[in-house]
Amino acid sequence: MRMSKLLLKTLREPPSEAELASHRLLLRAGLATPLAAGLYCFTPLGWRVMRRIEGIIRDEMDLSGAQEVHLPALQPIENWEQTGRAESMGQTLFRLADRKERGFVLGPTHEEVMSFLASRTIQSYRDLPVTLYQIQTKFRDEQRPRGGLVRLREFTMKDAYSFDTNWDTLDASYSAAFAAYTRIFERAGVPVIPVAADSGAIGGKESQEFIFLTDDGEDEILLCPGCGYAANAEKADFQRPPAIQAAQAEMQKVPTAGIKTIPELAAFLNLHQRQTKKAVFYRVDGKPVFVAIRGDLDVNEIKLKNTLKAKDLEAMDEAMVRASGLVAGSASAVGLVGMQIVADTSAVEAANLVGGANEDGFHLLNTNHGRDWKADIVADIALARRGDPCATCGTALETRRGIEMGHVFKLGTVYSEAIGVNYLDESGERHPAVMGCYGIGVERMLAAIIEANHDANGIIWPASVAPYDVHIVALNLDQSAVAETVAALEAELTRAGLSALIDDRDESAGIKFKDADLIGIPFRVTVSPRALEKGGVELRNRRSGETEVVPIAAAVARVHP
RNA sequence: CGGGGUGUAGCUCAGCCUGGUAGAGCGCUACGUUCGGGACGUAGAGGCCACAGGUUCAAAUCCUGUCACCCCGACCA
Repeated sequence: MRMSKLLLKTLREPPSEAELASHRLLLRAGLATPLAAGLYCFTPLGWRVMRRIEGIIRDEMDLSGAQEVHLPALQPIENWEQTGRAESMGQTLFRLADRKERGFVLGPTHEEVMSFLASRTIQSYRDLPVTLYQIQTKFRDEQRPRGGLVRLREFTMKDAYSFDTNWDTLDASYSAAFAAYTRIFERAGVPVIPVAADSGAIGGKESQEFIFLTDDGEDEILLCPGCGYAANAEKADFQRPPAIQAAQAEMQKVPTAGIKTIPELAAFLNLHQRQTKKAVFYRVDGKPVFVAIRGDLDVNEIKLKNTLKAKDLEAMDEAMVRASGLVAGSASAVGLVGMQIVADTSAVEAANLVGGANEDGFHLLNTNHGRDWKADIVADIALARRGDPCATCGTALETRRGIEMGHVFKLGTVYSEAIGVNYLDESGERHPAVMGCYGIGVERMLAAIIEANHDANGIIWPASVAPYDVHIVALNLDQSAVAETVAALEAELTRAGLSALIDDRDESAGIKFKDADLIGIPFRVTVSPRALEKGGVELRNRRSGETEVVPIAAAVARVHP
């Protein structure tokens, strides 16, 4: 490809909107340009990288035994009503109607439609197991697109779905997908770690995320340096710091004028925060819910939401607080009626906690679960934080930020039952298939590759995903020796199965070198009178900066892996 | 959706407070000189100052509203 013909405009300065390194370089190197929030146009250069990433994914999925299919992005809403997700996906679903007013959605994911396809093709246990995948555009009306390609409203996902006869064979399908993912990220140059994850809106049981660790990530990850435990904060288990043990004492109301928060309360009464009880209120699917947790802990809203099997959970607004008779800053489960009470195990196991009195300016000493108040549900709803003891080995947990690159789930039979993916077993009995699902965000991978592979001068593409294998910078192309060498080099590279981007523009050497660094093709070959005098062309490794003058054949051999 | 910020040339930004003919650098076009790390000169092209109302003799500038975009939180690949 000749750069003089390539549709490409690099920028000396990135648009001010970009903050992430990957976002800035994406725009500066001219790989893509924004159309609207969460929507990008790819240029030829950016699209080549996308295609190469997809190629690696295809390659590894095929190797793992999965079969590629293609489903419509435009889907009747009925399929979504069948699984209840027309409602549970809420505002995230892009909805539209055809000319006859029939409802459709732009698929945000494809469990429904892949299950439909499976229901039409799977009949017998002999047809199982099978894993199907596609690389397809997804549409999600995100509340906030961000970070360039990190969170988009229209994006490409490789989504795969496995169908098994039972949970044991699902384990094998899941492991195969897990192994394929590990290879995909490794080949593409994205360092990831698998972490335990919540299964979210898709539903299901076990799930793991592949996280690219970066300070700019949107997820918080808890890591145990002792045993290697890793989990998304929304899922993470931990040991609660032990409660201070004591015999149950008599409940007593004390004045606490002006005390609103747990730290204030603990200081005022000269107690440890773990001797207090924190009250948090939520509006859950429109109804008030009271949550009690030990004062030194925080509520994990994801765990809470899952515990309540809720569709929607938000902090209770003031109007509902008043209507419910709660007193913010001094709320109590003691004597509370008219709403569901959920308690973390920490609030139930500890004795003599100090809690609110539901009366402004007063708190209650020595409240005890079972005696003074009773939770409707007791569950693990506490948020793991940095420094909390690891659930398995007790080491203090560390936190890191990260971006989710891929996600694998054991779904079970939720979708196969709703859509009717059934098979007959050896004895002729009908069963729903046991499903797994596995997703990778392609644009997000591109962003993470840049994030993990760049320096002050620009991108440093891993060879596996680079838009071209070699960047040929031709200087003084008007000299016939240079032109001939470029042509010979191009021919040699083509013969070796390598692609080249040739900078034949009428620009200064400085501009060409700066652009080459910015675009980040792994090898740069400078063809110039100066190099020719020294007996060859100049080969430069973008990553190491190593430079040497070598004959054409040697340069080609060096580039070829 | 809550909080914060920004909308002026393709990009980065001045101008706005204090109303009076739209600016700079980079990029782009042409010509010339340069030619190994974002060269230089000359001459150009390019703007509904986000949009809509209002105030005023006069609005990029003041007022009101709307929209868009970015960043921080609740959702996800």
